[in-house]
This record gives sequence, structure tokens and C-alpha cells, in this order.
Amino acid sequence: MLTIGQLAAYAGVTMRTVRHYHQIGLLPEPQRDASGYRRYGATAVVSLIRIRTLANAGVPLSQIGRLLEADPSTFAEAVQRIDGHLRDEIERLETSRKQIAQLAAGDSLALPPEVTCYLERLRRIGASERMVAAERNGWILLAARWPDHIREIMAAKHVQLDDPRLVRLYRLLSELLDSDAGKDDPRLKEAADIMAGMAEEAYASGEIDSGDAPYDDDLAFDLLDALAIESDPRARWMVDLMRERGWAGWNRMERLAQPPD
Amino acid sequence: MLTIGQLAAYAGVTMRTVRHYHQIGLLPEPQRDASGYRRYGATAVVSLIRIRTLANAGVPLSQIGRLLEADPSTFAEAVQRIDGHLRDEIERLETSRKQIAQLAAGDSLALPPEVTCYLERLRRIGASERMVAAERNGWILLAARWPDHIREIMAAKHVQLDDPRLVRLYRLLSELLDSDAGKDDPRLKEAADIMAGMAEEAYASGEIDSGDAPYDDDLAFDLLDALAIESDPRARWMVDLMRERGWAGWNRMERLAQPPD
DNA sequence: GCTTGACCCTGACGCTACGTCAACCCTGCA
DNA sequence: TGCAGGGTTGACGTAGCGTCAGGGTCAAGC
Repeated sequence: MLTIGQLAAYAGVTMRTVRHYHQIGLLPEPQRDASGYRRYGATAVVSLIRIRTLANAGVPLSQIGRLLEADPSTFAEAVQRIDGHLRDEIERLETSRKQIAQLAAGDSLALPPEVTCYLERLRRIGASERMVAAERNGWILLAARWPDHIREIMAAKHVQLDDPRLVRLYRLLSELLDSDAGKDDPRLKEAADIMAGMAEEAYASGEIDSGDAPYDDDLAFDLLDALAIESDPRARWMVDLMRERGWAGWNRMERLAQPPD
Repeated sequence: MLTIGQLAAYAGVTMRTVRHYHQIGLLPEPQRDASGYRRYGATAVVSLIRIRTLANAGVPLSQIGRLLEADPSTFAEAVQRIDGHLRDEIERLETSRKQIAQLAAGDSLALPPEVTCYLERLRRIGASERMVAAERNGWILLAARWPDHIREIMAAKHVQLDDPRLVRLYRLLSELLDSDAGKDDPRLKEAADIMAGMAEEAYASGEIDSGDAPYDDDLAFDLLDALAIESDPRARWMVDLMRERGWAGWNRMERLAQPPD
């Protein structure tokens, strides 16, 4: 005859756990000895181990009782469900593991590797840390919104970076971000000219097709624009300069119907 | 400016979750609009996504705040720990998955495949369902006690089953279990004779080395004996008959110093 | 006989990360 | 004007135990 401590030790659980199972009626209360101690037989050990097997598989205690008494076909069915849940959970954890693995690399925090790679390239072409940090935040938003399309978006971005004008643009923006440049800084205008020029080309080549773009989520792009302005209010000046040149928006540009005077 | 519902939807959480993070100070309370609604900027979305990334990796909320503000080296270190935990958890779940996969096969419930295979063989040689069920419970105990040695134990058991006397023994015990045989049933004696004979041989060949056996856990074997008696009180008669023949125990036999008269 | 330490008892509150009411306010629309 | 669909606070509920508090029991050693 076992005491509760021995029973618990044999099954690899705590005494509290055994008492809890008694409370909720999952394991029947055994007989007591003269001094009121619970005394268990060998079948209790087997019962407890069976309970723990299911509990370890993530089955709620409230279902284990029914499950252990169910007929074989019901049981097999339930086991299928449990196995499915386990598989999903494992997959979830593995996804999570990949995410934080990149996060260890330093840059990321909820970013796929393509993006961290892109950010690395930005650093190499001379973007400042503040600039990269701002980009990173933007990509966190995009990656959350289109987790399955982020790779193709990144591929396009990489191609764009082959254009020396874009490199120049990133450097200009980096300088501006790190300086306390005022509204009349000539670099602002140069940056706006580059952006407008590139937008023009993209428009001409049909890359900016008005309306039915694959990523037309106004909220998402409004958020990106808002993020830019929140991280540096001077971003609004750039938006204004772009507007003068006939473009609205910052992360996704739209040609204005009629350029303001 | 986002409402709490939009923020939550974008990050893939509930409003309650966002409010909870405010309560515990993990996410700063934003400004309110004229009607008292919370209004969020884009940075809040980024913060929330970062928090969820860590939370999904199993990091307690109470640590996430510190973690997000930690310096890179501390952070990288923490990420290592988190990754370790994730790895362990995945491994745990996969073990659990294997266990319940066999459980689906019907027999098991916390049993490795070697054992279910052995039980199948018992059925084929003519053991009754009650007999197999009793054996199964015993193996659940053994598998819990020596999970790493169960394979070699099973291998030995399989060899033993090649002996036709053991087959005969299992059939006898099955019949007795399924009948309402009394104390004077001749099959009891025959079974005891077989057990004693086999024990004698094992002893002669040195398989029963007194004392320093690899599996000398008195509790475990006492449990097994108790289990037998609990599942059918007539097992005690067999124990008595064996004692007359100079052997103590049931699952692990010991030669008595002096055969009782 | 007495102490000491290991074990057991019940009852109750604590914990994490929210879910889920209840009771109310604000806004836009048919 | 009422109604649906947002939002607000406050408070209690949930799972699976952990962790006290405040006792009693048992075996051993002095």
C-alpha cells in the first residue's frame, strides 16, 4: 500500500496534483488508514499514469475522464483530434522558433530573413542606424499584414536597390534623419526630386496601376505613412514636397488628379 | 489614428488582450479622443507585434518588457534561453505524440511499441483479453519505472516466449482468469509447476543473481505483485503454491532460504 | 519521555493570460 | 427614433496546479 507521496513519485507528479485529481473526480479517492492517510493500490498508479499520458498530450482534464471510459472507436477518433492538435502546436512552436532565431541575429523582431538581409544591405550602402530602424519598423508592419507575400515584395525591393538613385536617396534621408536639418535644407528637395523621378518611371512602365493593385489595403499604407511621421515629424515636409510634384502618399504613391498650383 | 479594435485586428489579438497589456504596463496607454476612446498611432502596432512575437515564443509577459529594453548582448543571451525552451517543448510534444500514436493502435496507453507488439504476440498464442489487459497494466508500471530499459526487457521476454512451457503457462492462466475456478483446480498446480521449473532453470543458469540485479526496485516489484492480486485475488493462491515450491514473489522470484514444510 | 525531521491532512489564497459577462456611453444610419 | 456596431470600466471566471498556514502522524535517536 502506497502513500500519496510514493504514488506521486512513481507517476512523476506532485502530491498536489494527485489531490487536485481527487477534487475534480478524475482519480477516485482511495481508502484511508487509521490515521487518515490516503492509501493507494497498484491500480491507482496505472490510472494516474494513464491520466498523465493524456494530460501531457494537452487533453484538458475535464475530458480525460470521459475519454478513458469511451469505447474504442470513439477513443480512436478522439486520439486523432489530439494528435492533430499536437501537430499544430509543434508547427506553431517551430514557426516561433524560426522567428526568434532571426531575432537573435540582432536586427529583427518578428521579421523573416529576407527582410533582415535587406536591412543589412541598406547598412552596407550607407544607411544610418536610425534610418534602418525606421525601415525595420515599417517592415514589421508589412510582414504582419502579408506574411505570405513578403518574399516577393522583398525581391522587388532588392531589384530597386540596384538603381544608384535609390542608393543616393537612402543616403540623403539618412543624413537628414541624423541632422537637425530645417525645412529649407537643399537635401530635402534633392530627395523629393529623386522620389518623383522614380515614381514617374514606375508609373510609365505600368508598375503603378491605379486601383487594383495586389496590395490595396489603405489601412496598412496609411499606417506606414503614419509611422514615418511619428518617427520623424519632418517626414511631413517630404510628403508636402512630393505633393507639389504631383504625388500623394509616401510608401505607396498615387498620382494626383491635378497637380496643385 | 486607430481604435483599439483596429489595432487588435491588425496584430491578430483581441481587444481584451490589448487592455490587459495596458493594465500590466506592457503597452503604454495611448491618448484618448473627445469621447474617451483610446487612439493609437502606428508605433503602437509595431510594439504590439513585437510583444506578441515574444509571447508566442512562450516568454512570460512579466519578462517581455525588460527584454525589449535590454541591450543587445543581454537580449541575445535571453533569446538563446528562449530558443532552448522552445526546443525542449517541441521535443516533449513529439514524445507525447509518439505515445498517443501507439495508443491509437488500441492496446496501449503510455506504452512503447515493443510492449504492444509483445501483447499482440500473447493474443496470438492464445492469451485471453483479460489476461492481456492484466499484463498491459503491469507493463505500464514497468515502462514508467524504466522507460530507457524497456526495450531490452522486452527482448528477453520475447526469447522466453519461444519456450512452449511458457505458452502453456499463459494459456492456463488465461483459462483460470476467465473461469470461476476454485482453490483446488488442478490447473493451478500445473501452472505453479511450470513456473517453478522455469525459475529453477533460470536460477541454475545464473539468470537470477541474488541481490545485485539490474532492476532491484522492491517498490516496483511489490507494486506488480499487488497489481496481480488486485486484478484477481486468486493470484494469491498461485503465490502460495509457489512458496510451497521454494519461491517467493510473482513477477520477480527469489529462492527461499529454507522451503517451508 | 522528548525532540527532530519527514511525511501527511484540510482549507484557502495566488498565479498566468486572458474570456466573459454586466451596465453603460458614443456614433452613424434607415 | 430606435438600432446596430463600435467603445468604456469593473468584476468575476477559467485551468492546473503552487504555495502557504496551521495543524496531526510516524519513526528514529537521545
